[in-house]
Amino acid sequence: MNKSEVKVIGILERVGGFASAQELYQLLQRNGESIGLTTVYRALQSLVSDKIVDQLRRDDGEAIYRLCGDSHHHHLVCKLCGSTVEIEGSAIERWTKTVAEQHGFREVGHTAEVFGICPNC
Amino acid sequence: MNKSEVKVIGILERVGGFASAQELYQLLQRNGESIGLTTVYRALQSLVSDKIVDQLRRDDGEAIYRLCGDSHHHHLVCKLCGSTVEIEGSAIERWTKTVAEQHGFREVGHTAEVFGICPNC
DNA sequence: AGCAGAAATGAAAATGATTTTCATTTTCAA
DNA sequence: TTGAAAATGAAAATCATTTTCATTTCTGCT
Ligand SMILES: [Zn+2]
Ligand SMILES: [Zn+2]
Ligand SMILES: [Zn+2]
Ligand SMILES: [Zn+2]
Repeated sequence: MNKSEVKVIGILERVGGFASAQELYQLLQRNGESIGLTTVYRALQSLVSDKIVDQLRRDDGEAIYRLCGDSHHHHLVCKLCGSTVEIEGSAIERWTKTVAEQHGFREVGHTAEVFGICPNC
Repeated sequence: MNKSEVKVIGILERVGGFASAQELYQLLQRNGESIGLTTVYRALQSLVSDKIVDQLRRDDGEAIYRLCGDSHHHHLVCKLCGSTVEIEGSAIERWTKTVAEQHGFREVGHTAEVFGICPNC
């Protein structure tokens, strides 16, 4: 966890939701932080692979990031405004386990995202 | 529905699943079809807005397309050798629907991938 | 402190998917 | 037939992201 990663976590905390790398870079600039765009990308990559940050995609394909809580969860994301609800998934947890065992797979993980249009949109 | 859109639908039928615009373009070329990359993109846009084709995103952000009505399924992928099993997911289908409705979301879709280590590895 | 190697940094260039431009060709109804 | 509208595609532009690479900063050791 280096200096840049701390800066990126800090700005993600202030954002409180999803933001793209480009947006985070601009926010950092406005805050007077000295950090390059390349470094923002590298910090985000590192934080994602450490599971400190969630990465998903806007409809236009741009990657967006946000701080992830430590407990395992999934997301319910609005296709229009991007608002997100963290959801528990005991049903899906059981399903992945079952289906993997049926096929003899071990060390099983999974990804799952639910998306739709939220009540506000 | 113009000539190009028919060609794109044709190649999507032969693919039988998801493919990117670039991949579809190359397949059309190999089939001797005369069609430009720009036109492939335009045909896909049009088909997506007519709800004839589904568009989603690969993890790297590249858009992928498939004919609507290809049967819905998920994948169980080996982390080591990449071998893939197509799986049915009635449990996860129900779960996504329930969880989305609880939060007032409509027009709900989802993605789900299960990964692990296959029996051969 | 002084030094060497490792890690981090960021500007600039490269990459690659997708979109835009624009001149040309095709379609089609009057 | 004719002229406007739609379709086409090559080339250029766009834009997020990655790569390169020279420079700077950090870290552990004497
Ligand atoms: Zn919304
Ligand atoms: Zn889960
Ligand atoms: Zn395997
Ligand atoms: Zn499903």
